[in-house]
Amino acid sequence: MLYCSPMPLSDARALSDRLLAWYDRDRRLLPWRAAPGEPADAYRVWLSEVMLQQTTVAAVIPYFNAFLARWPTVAALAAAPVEEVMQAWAGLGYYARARNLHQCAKTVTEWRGGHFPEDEESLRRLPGIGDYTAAAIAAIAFGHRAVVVDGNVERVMARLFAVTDPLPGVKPRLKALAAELTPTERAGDYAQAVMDLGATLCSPRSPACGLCPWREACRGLAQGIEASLPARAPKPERPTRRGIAFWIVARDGSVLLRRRPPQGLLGGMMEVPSTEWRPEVWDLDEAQSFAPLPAARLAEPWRPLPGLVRHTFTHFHLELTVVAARATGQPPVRGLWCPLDRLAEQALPTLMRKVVRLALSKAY
DNA sequence: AAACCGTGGTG
DNA sequence: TCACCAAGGTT
Repeated sequence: MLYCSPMPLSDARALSDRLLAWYDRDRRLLPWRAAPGEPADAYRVWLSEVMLQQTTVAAVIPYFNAFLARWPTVAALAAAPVEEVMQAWAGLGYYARARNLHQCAKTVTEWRGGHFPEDEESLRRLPGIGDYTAAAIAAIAFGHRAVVVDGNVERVMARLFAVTDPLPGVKPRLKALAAELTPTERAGDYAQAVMDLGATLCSPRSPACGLCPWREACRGLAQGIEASLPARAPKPERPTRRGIAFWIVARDGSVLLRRRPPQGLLGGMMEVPSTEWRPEVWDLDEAQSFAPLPAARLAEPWRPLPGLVRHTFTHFHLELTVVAARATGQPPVRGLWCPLDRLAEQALPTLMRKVVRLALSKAY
């Protein structure tokens, strides 16, 4: 596809220089960021970029520090059991990232002697590394020119060039615009500078245009439409699903957990067993056939706990009620009897920690 | 290619 | 309260 050039090359150079000057002055200190002049560590760049996929800097920082302390090198991460990686990732979300991260670490360690490839095409073939992350690693870790386009860059480009067509259809055009501005020198600094600009000044809600190094060039600002960009296609509304979770306590006080299948929602994470999640409300009689133990193995009838666990996923709301019962001992069952004081060690996603919190406050 | 995949902060 | 949104990738 052809686009008419939005600006002369000399203007592009002036803009990138101005942005880099802003970056040199206002650079944020982040734990994965090398000090000015220091070489970047590809392992840290990769680890941070994967964690930052659809995830805020504030949420990532403690996880990044914990991972780096526990697994200082890609080889160390590759040598860890995947269950430990899932556990360490618990709470960050998008759990396929953790599996892909571990698989990627093993591939880089076994096939490449622990060294990441430097070119986008090779990086792109590794699990969990898509177009954005491949470009980001090539630029930030290795200093290669790459057109790095994330949500920040899309927003900045849409505003700078007053692009009013909606995402996601306009993505290719925004990337072409980003490419026009991307310099060959200081590739990593430039990539981080545009993203920092989007994350700090050119923010989604109320951009701080008065402080922006690109304000004189910004067509969106000139037209007074900057805050409304980028336009997005309307999102489908989220349905609500419902389920009943089974809090089962053994004679010794441990509670029954299960590991979810490796694919799909919360794949590979631990859970408090539950019914299916469906739009219709459950009644207890109907739900019992989903219980991991037959009523005959219980010391008492199911006891509904007061309260409701609400949780919102990307594409639906979930409402879980919790029922509790004591087992008649420690029956053999598919799953894991986990002592209460070891729940914290389990790979429990946030939803399941909400279930645990409700159960611990209302049961026994 | 459209759907799927978490969570927490924000207004 | 609730929709929106993040340094996206996979199928």
